Amino acid sequence: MDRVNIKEIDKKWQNFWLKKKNIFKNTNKKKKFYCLEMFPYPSGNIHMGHVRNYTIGDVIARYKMMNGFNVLHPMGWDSFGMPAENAARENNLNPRDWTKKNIATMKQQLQLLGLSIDWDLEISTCDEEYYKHQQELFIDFFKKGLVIRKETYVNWDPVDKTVLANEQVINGRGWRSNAIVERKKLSQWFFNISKFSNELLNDLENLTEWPEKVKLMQKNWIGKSLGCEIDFKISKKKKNLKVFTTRPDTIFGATFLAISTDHPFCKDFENQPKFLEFKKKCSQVGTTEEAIANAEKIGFDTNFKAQHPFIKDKKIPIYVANFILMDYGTGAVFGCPAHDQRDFDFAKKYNLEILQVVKPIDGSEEKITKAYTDDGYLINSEFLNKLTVSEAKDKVIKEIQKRKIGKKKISFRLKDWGISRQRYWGCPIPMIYLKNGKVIPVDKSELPIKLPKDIDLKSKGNPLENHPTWKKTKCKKTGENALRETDTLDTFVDSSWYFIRFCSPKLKDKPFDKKAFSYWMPVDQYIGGVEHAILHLLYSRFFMRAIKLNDNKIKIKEPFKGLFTQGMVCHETYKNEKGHWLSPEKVEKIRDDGYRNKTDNSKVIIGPSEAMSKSKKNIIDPESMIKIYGADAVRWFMLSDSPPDRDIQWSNEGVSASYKFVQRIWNLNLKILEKKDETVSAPEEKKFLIKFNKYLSKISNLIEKFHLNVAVANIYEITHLLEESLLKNIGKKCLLNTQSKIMKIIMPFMPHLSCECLSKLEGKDFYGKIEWPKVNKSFLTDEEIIIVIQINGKKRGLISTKKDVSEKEVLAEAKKIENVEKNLKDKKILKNIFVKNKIINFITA
RNA sequence: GGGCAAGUGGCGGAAUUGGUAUACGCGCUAGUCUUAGGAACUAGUACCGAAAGGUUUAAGAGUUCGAGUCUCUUCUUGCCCA
Repeated sequence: MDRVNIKEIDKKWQNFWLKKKNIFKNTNKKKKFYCLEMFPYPSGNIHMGHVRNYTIGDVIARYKMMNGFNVLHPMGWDSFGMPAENAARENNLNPRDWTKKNIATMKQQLQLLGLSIDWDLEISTCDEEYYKHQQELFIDFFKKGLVIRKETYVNWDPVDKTVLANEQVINGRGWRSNAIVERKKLSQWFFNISKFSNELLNDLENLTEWPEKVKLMQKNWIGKSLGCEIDFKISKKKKNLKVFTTRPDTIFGATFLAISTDHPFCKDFENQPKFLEFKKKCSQVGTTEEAIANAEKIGFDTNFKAQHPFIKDKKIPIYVANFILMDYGTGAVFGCPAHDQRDFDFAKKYNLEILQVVKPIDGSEEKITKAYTDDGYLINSEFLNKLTVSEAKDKVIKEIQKRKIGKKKISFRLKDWGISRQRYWGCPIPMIYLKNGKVIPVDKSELPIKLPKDIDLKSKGNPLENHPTWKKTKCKKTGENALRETDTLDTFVDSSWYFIRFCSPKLKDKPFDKKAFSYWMPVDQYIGGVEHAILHLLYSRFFMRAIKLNDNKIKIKEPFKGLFTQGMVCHETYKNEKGHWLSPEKVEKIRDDGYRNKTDNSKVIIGPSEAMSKSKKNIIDPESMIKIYGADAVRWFMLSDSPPDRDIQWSNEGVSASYKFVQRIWNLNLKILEKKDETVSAPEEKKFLIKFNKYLSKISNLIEKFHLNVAVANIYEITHLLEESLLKNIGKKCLLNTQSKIMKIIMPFMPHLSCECLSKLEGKDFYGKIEWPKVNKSFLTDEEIIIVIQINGKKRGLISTKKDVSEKEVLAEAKKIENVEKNLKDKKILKNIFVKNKIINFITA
């Protein structure tokens, strides 16, 4: 058996593609296809997740190129962010140097995969050439009122003197400092994403090429809810208290009011030590909805009473409660303990009245032991009695509006996007603070506002704030002294428009070229992990709308026409007997004897297969796999077995099977070249071509539908077909021709092997564009088909016949089959079901 | 707690519109070749059964000539939200 030198062909074709990139470019101006995979964070090395993501993308990109599309397939680096700053601090480097080094390593690693990426378009978000335009967009958005400054609560780490993201708060403590995190009010910059709440929600239905799952997640995230505001009269107070509720139908069950600690109403208690103590206790709970929901419900009795709007003489107490958020609704709710679990917990604790007003559709008025939140009929509710929940909602809102004590209101869960970060390694926010307190954007001619290079990362707090001179500047217009904003932008901003920059990545004076934009956008196929289903994708959708608002000539609203979310790469987990994680390279499989530790032969405990992660040490390094098996085998394995949208399990057996297949194709190619031309049987050749064309059409279809694992299975079958036909009377010309087509079919999957085999078939190195083979329709119709014979729905035999044979003929033929005859004996045939070219089913008594 | 998705051999998984369930790959078994095999090739491999034959798509029901696929109930797992 001959073997192809994978190292040689990988190198040969990768060099060729880097030099002759024009083979990836198509002059067809009409049929464009923008194929984009989520760009990586340059953390140091590529991991298997990248390999999977970019392999899937490469299959699509190459397939589209071969089908005559003008394909844009770029790559870049999401290169701002915390890890660089942390690594730099630990190793006494500049984040820029650390990032540059990582990019170089990872670029070289990506190139080992033989991707059809146009590296001329490479961008990096930490380059001044990139963030300069981002600053321009920021100023544009500011001028359009899409950037706002407001005070908000944040997770504040009092030791590191920085704001933490929710995921950086672990059990109420800072992930690095371990200090108890405080809720602190800070003035921050926001993108006014909530302006588009309705639009972002409604336009989801136009995204027909997005997974339903992702659309649903976005829908829930935006969280539109219909409710109403109700004014409550307060005893001894002139001003009413406005509450928001999504359950106005339960108004007769209201037994208290609850307000947020930040509600203006609380100003009156700010001088009471008891209240201040209570407020402090509340501030120690995190800012996530989950943290607030799980925290123990606590309250502060204001001793004020509110008048129930529908029940005369009913006065209900007003509490300040820790589970009410100021930025949702009006920061005040009425508590209906019988039908809301939080209210129920609260009422139990403070011994408040629990009054049932909804009864289950089938149930009775049993004593309530937890909140009942399902549908039912209203009771104890005067004019709402006997109505269903939704009927009661409508009626009570109408009544409230009629009595002018409130109004219908739509509320969204989506909040404005806080973009200020007290970090160094991010895009500086191009704003300045004047002496008179005004905050204005810098003049566009001063862009980019560059990050200083001489930075002290060792001291606490924001490095830009601590820098001796950087923040001191002058207003360009007036010349007066001013201070720069020292916060930088959230890195999600960087990735919210990079796909636009790719359309004209070298353009100097503007973020993007409108012509290039309108030609390439939207991205036809976007591919990445489902973990970005909400934030990144929602932010990008916001950016497109903001850009459209800024320039009314732009017509596109949605950045990503097609979205595909691939699954994770998993591997078995290993532990030693002490419970410490072991990496796969330390573990050896022993025949019939389980697994052993290679170094000391100790026992290894096998855990479940989980997503590869550093903490569990179940990581397989792509570069070393490529070294052993070659790029094609690694790519092929990534695409085999599991559907791309599901998790895949990495296994040595799997990748070595792929390697064997690479060699098998290589040998098949040689065998065909060596085959001597013998007698040709025309019918056999025709049969062979019919089968081939069927596979070809099937595989094309499967790639279009992202069923790449099934496409792989069919490629296995198609090579079996060719191997078998070597033994049949099929002409060499036909075999060579078919093999050449098969090599084109595998090109998107295993481009190195494909090109090498094609070069052998052609007798010279293969230069130039390669087209996807066309289905020869004259070979697509089968002459022979198989009809299934059933008796009472059970398979009893098969007939092979010509297409479109009549029922009568099939019937006669079927009865001749021994097994059918035997089973029909002594039985009366009541009727038979006949489906042309498919089935005949005898129904007997 | 709510929403969504999914349950098919020892494993990953196939199955256009309801029409041959278990394609393809792994693993396993036997054999051939070889100094050797973690190479290659050949044959077999859902389950029960010696065979004839029967039974199988989480469990149960329903619709249908016919259900992995459609409907309902239950169970389990995963994801998102709380």
